[in-house]
Amino acid sequence: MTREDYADLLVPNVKYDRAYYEEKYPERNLDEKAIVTRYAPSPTGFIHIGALLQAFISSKMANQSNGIFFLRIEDTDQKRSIEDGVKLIIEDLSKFDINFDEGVTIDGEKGIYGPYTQSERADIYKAYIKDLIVKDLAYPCFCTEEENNEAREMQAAKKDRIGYYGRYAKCRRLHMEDVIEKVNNGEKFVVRLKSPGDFDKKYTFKDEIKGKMEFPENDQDVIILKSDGLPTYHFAHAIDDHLMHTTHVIRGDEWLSSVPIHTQLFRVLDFKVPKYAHISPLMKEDNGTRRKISKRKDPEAAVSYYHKEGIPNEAVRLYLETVANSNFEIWMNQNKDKDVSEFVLDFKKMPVGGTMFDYDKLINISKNYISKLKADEVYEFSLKHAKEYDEELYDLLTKYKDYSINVFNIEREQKKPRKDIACFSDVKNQVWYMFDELYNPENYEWQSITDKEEIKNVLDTYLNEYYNIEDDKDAWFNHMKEAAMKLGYAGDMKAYKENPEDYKGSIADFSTIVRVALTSKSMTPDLFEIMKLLGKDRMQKRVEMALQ
RNA sequence: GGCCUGUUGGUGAAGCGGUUAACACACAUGCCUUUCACGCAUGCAUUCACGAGUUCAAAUCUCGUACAGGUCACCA
Repeated sequence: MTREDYADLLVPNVKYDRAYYEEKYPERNLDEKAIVTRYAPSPTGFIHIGALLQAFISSKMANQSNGIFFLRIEDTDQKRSIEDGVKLIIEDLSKFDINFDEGVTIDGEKGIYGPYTQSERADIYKAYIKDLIVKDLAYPCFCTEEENNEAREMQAAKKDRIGYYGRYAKCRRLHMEDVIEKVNNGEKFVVRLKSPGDFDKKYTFKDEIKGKMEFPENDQDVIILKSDGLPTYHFAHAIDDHLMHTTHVIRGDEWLSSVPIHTQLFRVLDFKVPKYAHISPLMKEDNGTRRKISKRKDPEAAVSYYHKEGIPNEAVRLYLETVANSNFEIWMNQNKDKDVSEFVLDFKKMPVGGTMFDYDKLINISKNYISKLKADEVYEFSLKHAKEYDEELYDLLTKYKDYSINVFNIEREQKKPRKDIACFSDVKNQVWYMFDELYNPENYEWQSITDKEEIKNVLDTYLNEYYNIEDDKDAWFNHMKEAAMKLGYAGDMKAYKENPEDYKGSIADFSTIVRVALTSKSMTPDLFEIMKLLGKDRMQKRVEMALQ
């Protein structure tokens, strides 16, 4: 039996040989500096903040170099794949403005390097597996899972290196006749790489992010084709990224230690080795130690968490950008007039160790972002958030649309806007007292003022004698002062500070009484604007409530 | 356990042989101000995990120790 026939027996029904595919997927005609990269998730569920970071970095690196960013679905583990997984990924990413030039789409795929879903590429992988077998660079292995587990335990007990290599690679030494017999008997097998590596030799390579790395050469005869006929990640990665002409493999740093396997595979297959960029994981502090943020334990790992909190997607994106390149913040401060898309991400400035996930900072970014929005934008965001999470607020915002926008406009469109909305789940807390339906104060923050008579006096005087609906802000404050002085308060802070004993209190105390009577809170945004929105009738009603 | 990587203020993080060790968040104080917030100003690492070495000079280079993370699947 020739090697060709032997390979055919092991990998039957291969339609085309590797030469066919090499020709079918030609080089991309792009600028030398263009980065071709991909986001290659398994459709196993919701998107995770770390995955979002990776997708964001990949997408930006490709875009800023006029390269290609494509989506490939790695569903070779069919047990873990879920229905709609792909749709979920595409939709989640597009909310963060991460879109693909090529690859899998909601209703199919685009691009000439497909199929972009690994389970649909079985024929392609087989062609290359067959080629390796013909060249004696790969071989079938009939070891069962139990046998492998036993071997591992034995190796562990002997404190030997774990794995399928060298003298432990027993199927490597199988004779062709034995293999043929086993196959003819219907025995299941996997295909392993016949690793040419030597563990005692060092292999060095340059990671775009981590710099120069040194590992022992790979000598593991890793599995490249599973018994179900689908390839393992390692093999699929080599074939796909070669055929799709990926220039940069950007992925999580859990892959770093597999690089020797991967580059060996590229060499054995006679492919050009791509560049690698391994992104450090997002960490979280947990009982004094840091660990990789986990989907299981940490609610903030799921991207849906930010949606629920009402942190704008754009803020999350900005935060991820500061994580990706910490000089981004400095750049942004120096280039306030420029669009953030002009910032150029640099692999060399990405963190090498794990990055602590800093929620406070995210909130700060969110707060700043929201403060720069126009009132009607804040309204739209709030409405959208409330629609999903707070029916009561949603109804009010809908019913009083213009009024609500005015409320959001208090101390907004100005040079130094207020920054008190950190996220949209916070909105109700910030504005409840502006809606009569929500206005049901449990306690009035009267501070040191306890005399109800005095409170009544202050409000009657101001509202009846000095309040004027026509007032602009200066006139309004003058009226406040006049009313205050009439009752023996100091209209001027300096005068009060010089001789406090001459007065009942200061204009600040006077304002506080008015403020608390109208809102129940001692801390609010600008009182003048609040009064303007409340109008005289509602003010009168609130004063009555306060005096009860 | 083997192999790899990392360790700079309360937090994130720059710096990569000679700097007053950036910057941001948080915190504190003061100013401004009718409150709060904003803004502004100031303070917050005599020191870069620890120990040794190389050097005129080390956070930066080398080695060791400790701690942390990653990885060792017919999962990606």
